[in-house]
Amino acid sequence: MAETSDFKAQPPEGIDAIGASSEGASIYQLIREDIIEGRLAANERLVVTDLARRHGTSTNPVREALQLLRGEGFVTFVPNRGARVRPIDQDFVRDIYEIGVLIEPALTRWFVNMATVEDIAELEHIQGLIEQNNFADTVRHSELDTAFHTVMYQKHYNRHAAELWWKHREVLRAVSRRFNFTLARRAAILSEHRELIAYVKAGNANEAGELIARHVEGSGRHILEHMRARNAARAG
Amino acid sequence: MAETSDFKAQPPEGIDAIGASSEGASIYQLIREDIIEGRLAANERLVVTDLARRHGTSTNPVREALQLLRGEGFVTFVPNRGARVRPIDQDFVRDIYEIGVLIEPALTRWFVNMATVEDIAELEHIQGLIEQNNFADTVRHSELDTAFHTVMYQKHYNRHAAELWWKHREVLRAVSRRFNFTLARRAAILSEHRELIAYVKAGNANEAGELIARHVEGSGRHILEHMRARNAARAG
DNA sequence: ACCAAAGAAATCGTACATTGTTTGGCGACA
DNA sequence: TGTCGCCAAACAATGTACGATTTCTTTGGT
Repeated sequence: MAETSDFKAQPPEGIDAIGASSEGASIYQLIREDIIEGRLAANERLVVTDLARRHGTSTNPVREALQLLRGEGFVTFVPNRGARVRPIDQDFVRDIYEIGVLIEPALTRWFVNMATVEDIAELEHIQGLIEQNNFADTVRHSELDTAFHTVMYQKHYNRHAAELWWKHREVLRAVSRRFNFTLARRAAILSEHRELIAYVKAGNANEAGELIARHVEGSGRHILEHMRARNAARAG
Repeated sequence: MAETSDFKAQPPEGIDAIGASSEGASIYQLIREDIIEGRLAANERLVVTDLARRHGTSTNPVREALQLLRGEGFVTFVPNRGARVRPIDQDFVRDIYEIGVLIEPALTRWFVNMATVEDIAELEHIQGLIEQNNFADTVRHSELDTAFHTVMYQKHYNRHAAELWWKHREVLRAVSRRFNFTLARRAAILSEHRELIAYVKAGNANEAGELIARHVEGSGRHILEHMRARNAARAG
């Protein structure tokens, strides 16, 4: 149904990615990006008046955006002392990919049992684009990879789990954007995707689930290793 | 360390249950309670000026509280049309207990491997209070049961998972407050807790994990059945 | 009975007041 | 002279009030 070319990563349906205000690019999204992308340092103070000035608006939209971010866990508050950036550090990344290791296999098993021929065709199509791109454009790879998994999860009945996965995915995607894939990781991703498609075709839900667990685990470890390496480089 | 008597359910450390404002009982908490406890109907409009008047404050604190609740998933927003109560229906409950079934076993396995004699003593102590209470005071049972599981999860290194569990727990606790435990469920809870303690003592992490999966599953199904029964009674 | 336009109502952004926190300087004392 | 403590001024968070814009309702006309 979707055009073959545009695989802009999109959240599973029913999840509002809309910001608080009616503006095109809401303050919420801007601040959120700044946090996830690392442009705002860990534990940095988020002064309302500053942010308002910087984004050319008044304080109220900023205040509401910060509360929204707080609810999502990206910002911490201390009464009468304002907001700070919750650090997206190794612990943070480890926490969320470990949750992914627990949740994604369940989503995958359900998908395998419910997959239609169209679903499988779409998986193979995306996988074709991934292999065609072959990590030349890393951003594009990231989009395609996200789309691949979205196909599997977007129709799941547990909207909460799907939403959770998506939010975590967004963070991991932003963090890993700063790194390159190692050759080993590239090979693993491609082979695991192919293997997964085979399991889906065979209707082998359990094997697919276990494979996804390894897949997510490997992805998480890969990101963590990059973070460690960069931190070591910074310290040394 | 804690007094033996007061087992007010408290969140695992590091989780801020504080509202937006400095007030004792913040608007945030009040609205949140109203939603979880069912005093605000599903999909009901949340008009800012009304809420402000009702709680004797101005609109800004309410607006921020609503954004916070939105971030936590209790409220939905449509631009220029304001907020609505996200329905805490059967789907909602099923979604979050299913996530619990996936996450809690992992937390439990870790606990079993890390438990100290003090931890076990505390578990047994709480279990003693639970059996002593024997569901006479259902609210007290709920508090104790939550405390029981909090002992296991509060020290886990994955703060995200612990926080997620706590948030889900709060919702389930509020929902189940409206129902009574069936006799079958009471027996299951007591025996499963005892069995769990035995596994912890034996250091049998895998068995403990599988048991917790069944425990959470049973608890979720129990709540769902009550909800179905009540809805049927309403409809009929 | 349907449509349009006026009116009401609510959201969203702006400006301001109040209250609490932080900071820098000044003086007392060792 | 250096250090500690206090006080005041700057600063920022929180609460209040209001105007602008959008959406919903209702009424009047065809």
